[in-house]
Formats: sequence, structure tokens, C-alpha cells
Amino acid sequence: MVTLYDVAKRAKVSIATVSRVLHGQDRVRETTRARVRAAIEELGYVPDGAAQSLARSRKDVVGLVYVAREDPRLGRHELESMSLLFRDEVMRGVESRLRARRWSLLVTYLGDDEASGAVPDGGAPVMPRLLALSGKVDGLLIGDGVVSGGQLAVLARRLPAVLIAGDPGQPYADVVAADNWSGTHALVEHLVTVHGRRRLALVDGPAASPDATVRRRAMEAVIAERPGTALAGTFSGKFSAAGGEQAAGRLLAGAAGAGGQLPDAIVCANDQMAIGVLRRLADSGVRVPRDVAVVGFDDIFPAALCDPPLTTVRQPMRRIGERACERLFARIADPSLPPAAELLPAELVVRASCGCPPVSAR
Amino acid sequence: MVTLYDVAKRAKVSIATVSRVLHGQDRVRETTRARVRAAIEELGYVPDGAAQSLARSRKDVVGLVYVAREDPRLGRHELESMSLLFRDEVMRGVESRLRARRWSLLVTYLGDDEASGAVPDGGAPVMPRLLALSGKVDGLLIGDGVVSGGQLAVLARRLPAVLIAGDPGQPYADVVAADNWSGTHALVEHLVTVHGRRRLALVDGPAASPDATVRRRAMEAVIAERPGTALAGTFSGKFSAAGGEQAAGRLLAGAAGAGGQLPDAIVCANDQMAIGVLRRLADSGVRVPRDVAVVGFDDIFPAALCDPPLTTVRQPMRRIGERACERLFARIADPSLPPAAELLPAELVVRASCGCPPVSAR
DNA sequence: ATGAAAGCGCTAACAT
DNA sequence: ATGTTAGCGCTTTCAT
Repeated sequence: MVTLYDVAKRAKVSIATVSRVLHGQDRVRETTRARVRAAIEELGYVPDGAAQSLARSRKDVVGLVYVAREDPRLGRHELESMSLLFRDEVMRGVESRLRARRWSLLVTYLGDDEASGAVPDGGAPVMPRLLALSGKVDGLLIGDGVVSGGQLAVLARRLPAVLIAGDPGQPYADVVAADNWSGTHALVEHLVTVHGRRRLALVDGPAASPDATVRRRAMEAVIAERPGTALAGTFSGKFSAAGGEQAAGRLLAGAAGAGGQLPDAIVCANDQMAIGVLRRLADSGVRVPRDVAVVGFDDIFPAALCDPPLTTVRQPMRRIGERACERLFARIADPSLPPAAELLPAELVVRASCGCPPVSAR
Repeated sequence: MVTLYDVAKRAKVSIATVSRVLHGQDRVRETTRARVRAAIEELGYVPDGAAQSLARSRKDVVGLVYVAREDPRLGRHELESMSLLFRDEVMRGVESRLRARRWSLLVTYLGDDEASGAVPDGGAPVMPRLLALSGKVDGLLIGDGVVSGGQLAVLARRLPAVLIAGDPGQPYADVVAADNWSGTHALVEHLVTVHGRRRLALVDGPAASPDATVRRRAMEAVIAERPGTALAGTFSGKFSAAGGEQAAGRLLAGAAGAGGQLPDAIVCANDQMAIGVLRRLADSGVRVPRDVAVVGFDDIFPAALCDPPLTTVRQPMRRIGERACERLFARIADPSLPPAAELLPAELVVRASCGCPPVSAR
């Protein structure tokens, strides 16, 4: 390996001078500078980042951790795998912030086995993988589901950490997430005030999901605020298109029963479920939005493509990445900052499935 | 910062012993081990990665460089931005290999201004960004279009490097890419032998694109091999849906002229263009695949969703990432390896737009 | 089983 | 303008 000493020897100067040239400092004679430059070029010298980091005692690197959560049965085009898009977008946001500072991003996907996400905190030591990573970065961005609360507490004590799209309620670390509540609120309000929908059914996600819970509450809030509206049933299932189909099936079965009546709007916990609902409805000859409006959440890619195009709420994924990164910078600069949660506004995306006139999709 | 010395002091042992405990070596008494463990836990000690790397003189990190190539006008759902999917998939492949070795991935997106990709090699020094990165990794994975040939030569001389989806013809570094030639060849063969198509039109990409060139050559090869088939015109444009629409427009105009005749198959340089062609054809009442077959290349997400579903060729993106990473490992282990190119088979994805019976897409 | 000490390649304060 | 030198935090012989 070519070191500073090799270059210094070749250019017949001291290592300090080489270092100066390397960092474009003045106080070096032009001719010397040229000699050093030549030596660097000839030797193909590359400064060792580890040594630099050690000497400067900072690394200019932030870590990003996700759980791999891979399902080999899912092709890359499956709707369910689209949640990956979320991460990719977040990452781009992070990267744009990093680039401005000329820092780098160290990405790690933990295997399902290595993450402690849902585990009920057995007081286990911090995951080794995560520990190793910690030593290589100035701060950590942690994806949702990577660590349990207890682990997070331990981790955040050791180094600056920001949780991405995690539980805004936990008190251990900073969080940056989308504002599920106001997003859903705006969506349901739209249904009620613009389209005059009154009997609102909910196709809910898993009870354990914090996101689903918040979205449900927001819907209930609108119903409470708007006299004349009512919750026309709740049908919960997995966050998948299949889950949506099943829920819609139960909903249809209920409406077909004695005195049964179709709701005039179906609010789904996410887009995948909404797409499943749409399919099931189409199979039964129910027209959307004419007979019933359907809305989703997330604005995943296929949402714009389905028939009718889905009205939904977009999570500001990229922005989440940017803000999380900025917050991390702030915390690195001042580790004593009290942990804060930042909720980013989610944007209502109006398409045709709510009853609005279709916009040329092209 | 908590260091090895702090832990040693607290546990009343030498730093060597702490280091031994840290790495699970034997030759440490159980009671001592326990004392050290306790000290580590109490202090919240995290080994400094930079110091470790320096002492071990290896980093266990590989770098991945891409050009940002961002167009802020494009929303994340635009077809054009789907090429990003390619990178994300490649990255997952890389990550899976890295994980097996417990290495990390250092990702950097260069700004358009920082990359030298298309630049005609002004003999400029290696980009500073890339240099800085080089010092932090054991090897580099370089995305297509990041560096020019000359730069690549310089870079590859300094550290292990593998080009991802770049020009397999360049002699400076290893390359891992999809086999465009045989993929296209199989696709066109399918059109000719299975569906009896004879008058094949080409909707070509930009002349400057190596990918487009290879795909064109492969198509010409099939035509040369199969008597009775003929090239029924070439219409080139940008690698975009709009480019495809324009090309289809010209094609239709030509067919409408005196003695004009529609081709019975249109081979497009990529899926985006094919989708544009499909749109334009639909607008003109031309039926696909009945009147004319249309095929693309890449198998981007919307390819399965359009009407009719697009027959195309899938690049083994994930596999490319895996192989590139493995090749990089090999080169790190033995830097004297002669540069090699590895072409991965691209898979024919048969849907309905070629004339095959539609498969239930769901 | 444990400790002492010599680097690893670099930065930066302090000479000169 | 340039050189000397003391760390940075760790791994790893080599002693004991």
C-alpha cells in the first residue's frame, strides 16, 4: 500500500508537507506543490480513510439500517414488495442531504434473525451487527422495525440515532415520520365534504400496526366531527391485496344480507388493500366510484394505474429521508438535544376512485 | 468517547485482555471475562471502527457509486424514473452478498457535475469525491456512466473495481452486465418462429447507447439467419415513452403512405419505448398483437400492467449485483487477476403483446 | 492467563 | 515554507 511516507520520500519532503498539499492548504511553495502532486500521481496514492478518521476522530459517515424482510416468493413486481420503494425513496432523500456535506452512507440490511424489531425485549445485548456498524459511523438512521424499544434506548445512548417512520411515541430517540393522522383526516374529509359520502366503511390493517391504528382514529375523528356520517362497518385484514379482497368479500356479503346496504365509501388502510377491494368490487359488478367510493393510503406505484385510478394519500418519503438526515446532523453536533418527533405532512392525492372527475393520467 | 483503555481500567486488566474478550478468544479466565463484559456494558463501550480498520489494515467495506442523474421534473412514478428500480435491485443483490460476509456497503451518488461518464476524457485528475471514497473501502463497484474509460483505468489501478452494467468491451476493469445480445436474439426468434412474424420494425434507442447498439445487432442477426424475414424500417428516439410514441407516429405515417404497409412486429429498444408505441397504436385503432406484435426490453414494473401485457426480456438485476460483488471479493483477494467481463443471461418474459395467449396476470 | 509495547497511516500543534 | 513529533484507538506479537 502506498502511504504518505512513500509520497514524501519520493517528493523529498516531509509527510506534513504532503498532507498540506493534499488538503490544498497554502504555505507551500508552488514548485514543491508540483513535485508532491507528481509523486502522488506517479505512485497512485490514495489517502487511507481509516487513518484519516482516526486522526480526525470523525468519520463523515452515517449508517442506515433496515431489516431485509425478504420474501423469496415475491417477485419484484408484486404489490407487496412495493414497500421496498418506500425505503429506496427515503434513501434517496438521505443521500441528497449527505451529498451536500460530502458525507457517505453506510447501508446495512439486517436479516430477520438479526433484527429485534417485534421481539418483546429480552434484555439481550445489542445486536452484534449493529454494534459493529456503530463503530464505523458518526450516527445512525434506523428503519422502522429494526430494533425494539429497549434496544433503541441502549443504542441511542451510545451514539446519535434517528428513527425513520417508527413510533413517534417512544421517548428514546428522534423520530421522523409521515403524519398519518392528518393525512387520513384530510382524505376522509374530502369524501364527506366534497362527495357527500355518509356511510363510511373501513377496511382496516392488522390491529398491531401503529400506522393502522392512527389512520383508524383519524377516520373516527372525522365521523365524530361531521353529523350525519356514520361508520358503516369495519373489516380488517393483512396489509395486502389479498387481505383487501377478503375484506371486500365480507363487506359485500353483509350488504347482501337482510336489510343490508352497501356503504357509499370504503376507506382502506393502505393502497394494496384498496386495490384488492377494487378487484373484488369489479368482480361483483359494483361500480366505483358511482356505487361506492374507494380510497387508499401510501400512493404506491400501481395506485395511479388501477381502474379507476386510486385516490390516496402520499407519504413524503423523500422528505422523510432528508429531514431524518438533517436531524441526525443536528444531534451529532449536539448530542445533548432532547429527543423529538417530527411528523411530515402527507399529501392528499386526488384521482378518480373517490368520485372526482378523472384526470388524463398520461 | 469510551475507549478500550477506559474499559481496561474499569475492569482492572490490560487493553490486550479487553480486546481478547471482545473477540471471543479463549485464554481468558471466566471470571476475568465476566468482569470485562460488565465494564463494557456499564460504560456503553463501542469499538472504534476506524481504529480497527487501521490496525487490521482492512475495512470490510465495499463502495458503490452511481450518478444521481436526477430530473426534479419527474415524479417518482414516471416511467422514466423507473430505471432507478434497476439500481435498487442491483443494490439488493450486492447487499445480500455483503451480508453473508458481514461486510458493509458505502453508497455514494455523484452529482451530474461530479461524474465524468460521458466526458471525452480531459485527462482530469480522478474526481475528488471518488478519491475520498476510495480511501474508505476495500473495493469499488461502479455504476454505468460514472466514469469515463480513462478515469476508470486510473481508478482500477489504485484499487479493486468492478463495473456494473457498463461496457463489456473496455479493458481496464471487470464488468458484470446482462447479456443484451442473447436476450434480444431470443426475443426476436420468438417473434419469428413462434408467431411467424416476418416484417420486423425496430424502434431503436439513441445511437450513442451501447445497449441499444447491441440489441440492434442481435435483431439484425436473427433477420440474417431467418430467410423470409426482413427489417421493415428503423425509427429511433430517446429511451422514453414519448420517444416511443413519436417513433410509432412516424411508423404509422409511413404505413399510411403510398404502398405503405404496417410491419407485423415492432421490436423496441426498451420497455418505456414499447409502452409509448402501445399508446400511439391504441390511439390509432391498431390492435396489438392482432395487427402487430410489440415487444420491449428490461421488464420494468409497468410492463406487466399495460394493455396488452408486454412481452419483454428481463435483466437479471439482482443477480448482476450479486455477481459483481463476488467478482469484487475475488479481485480484492487477488488484485493481479486479469480484468474479465461476465455477461449474465437475460430471461425472456412472455406475455400477450407478442401474440401469446394472455396469462391471468393476477 | 495476562501484560507491555510496537505499529497501522494520518492530522495538527509546535518547532525551525 | 517546511520538518518533527505526539497522539488517534486498536490489533498483535512477544514476554512473563
